[in-house]
Amino acid sequence: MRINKLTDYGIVIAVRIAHDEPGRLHTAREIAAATRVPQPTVTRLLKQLARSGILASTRGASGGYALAEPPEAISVARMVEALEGPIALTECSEAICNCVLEEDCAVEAPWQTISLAVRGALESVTLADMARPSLAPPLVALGGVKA
Amino acid sequence: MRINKLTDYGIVIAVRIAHDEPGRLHTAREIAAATRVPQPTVTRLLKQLARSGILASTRGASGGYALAEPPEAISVARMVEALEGPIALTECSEAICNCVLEEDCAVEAPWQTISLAVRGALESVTLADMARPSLAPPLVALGGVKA
DNA sequence: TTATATAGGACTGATTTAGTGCAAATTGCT
DNA sequence: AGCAATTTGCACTAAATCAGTCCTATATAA
Repeated sequence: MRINKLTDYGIVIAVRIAHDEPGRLHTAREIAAATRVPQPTVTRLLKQLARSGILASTRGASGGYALAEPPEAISVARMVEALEGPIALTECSEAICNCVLEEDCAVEAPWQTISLAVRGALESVTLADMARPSLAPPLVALGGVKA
Repeated sequence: MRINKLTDYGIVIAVRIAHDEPGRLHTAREIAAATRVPQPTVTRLLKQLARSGILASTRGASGGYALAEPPEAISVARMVEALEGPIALTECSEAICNCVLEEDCAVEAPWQTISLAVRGALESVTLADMARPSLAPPLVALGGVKA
C-alpha cells in the first residue's frame, strides 16, 4: 500500500520544476543538487517523465527539462501511472485476471471498484496543488467517499 | 501502487470464511484447499488476522477460525492495516517524516490528504460487499472524489 | 570542434517479499 | 493418561523487486 520511492522522488522533482517560473529549463544536475536525490536517479526519472509527455526536453548544451503542460493540468494519477504503470491494487483489478485462486474467487469486481476510487483520489490532486501546500488542499474534509 | 500479494490472499481468505454460515469454524487446511493458497501461508495469515481481532480463534482439536464480527462491520481498510500496517502512500504521509530531501519539500501535506482519501475508499467497502460481488458494489459511479 | 545536455539501455547490489519449517502450547477424544 | 488435531510464535531461505550506477550514442550551443 505504498507508491515506489522512485515515484515519490519523481513527483518531488516535478514539483520542484513547477515551483519555478514556467518554461524555464532545468538540468538534471541542478535538480539533483536542489532535491538531494542522487543525480543518476534524477536523470532516469526525468527521462521517464519526458517520455510520457509530462516534461518537455531540450537536448544539447544549455538544454534541460520543463513542464510540457501547466501544473494545473497534470494530476498525481498521471504521474504515478507514468512512473510505475497502471493503477491496479491487485492482480485481479487488471484487465486480465490470471490469478490461480478458487474459481468463484469473487473478489475481482470489488477490487476494480476500489481501484477506481483510489484513482479518483489521485486524479483530483494536481501538480499545482502539490506545489503550494500552504494553501488548503482541495480534499480537506474528505474522510470517506460513501456519500 | 499495489497491495501485497499476501494482503490480497488474506482478504480472499476472509471472504471465504464470510461466505459460509456465521460462527462455523474453519481450519487452515480446509481454507488452503479451498482457496489454493499454500497452507503455510494460509496459516500465517490466519494467525495475523486473529491477532488483530478480525478473526476469532479456537485452539485444540476441532478448533479453527471464525469471523470475530459480522462481515458488514469489517472494512477492507481494516484488513489492509491488519496485514500490512498503516495506510501511508509515502514516507512523508506518516506521522514523522524523516526523508532527507529538500527542506521546503512541500509535498508532505498533499500526500497526507491523498492518503486520507485512499483510506476513505478502502473504508467504504466491507467484507460483506466482497463476499457478494454479483450485487452492485456501493461505489459504482464514483470516478472522482472532488465533490 | 569541443563542451554540455539528453536518450536509451544494461548491469549490480540491497532490500523486501513470499514462502517454508519447526518446536511449543492447547484442546478434544479414546 | 495418552494421542491426535489444531493454533501459536519464531526463525530461516529463496525469489522477486527496487534503488542506484554506468556506459555509449545523439543532439545542440558556442
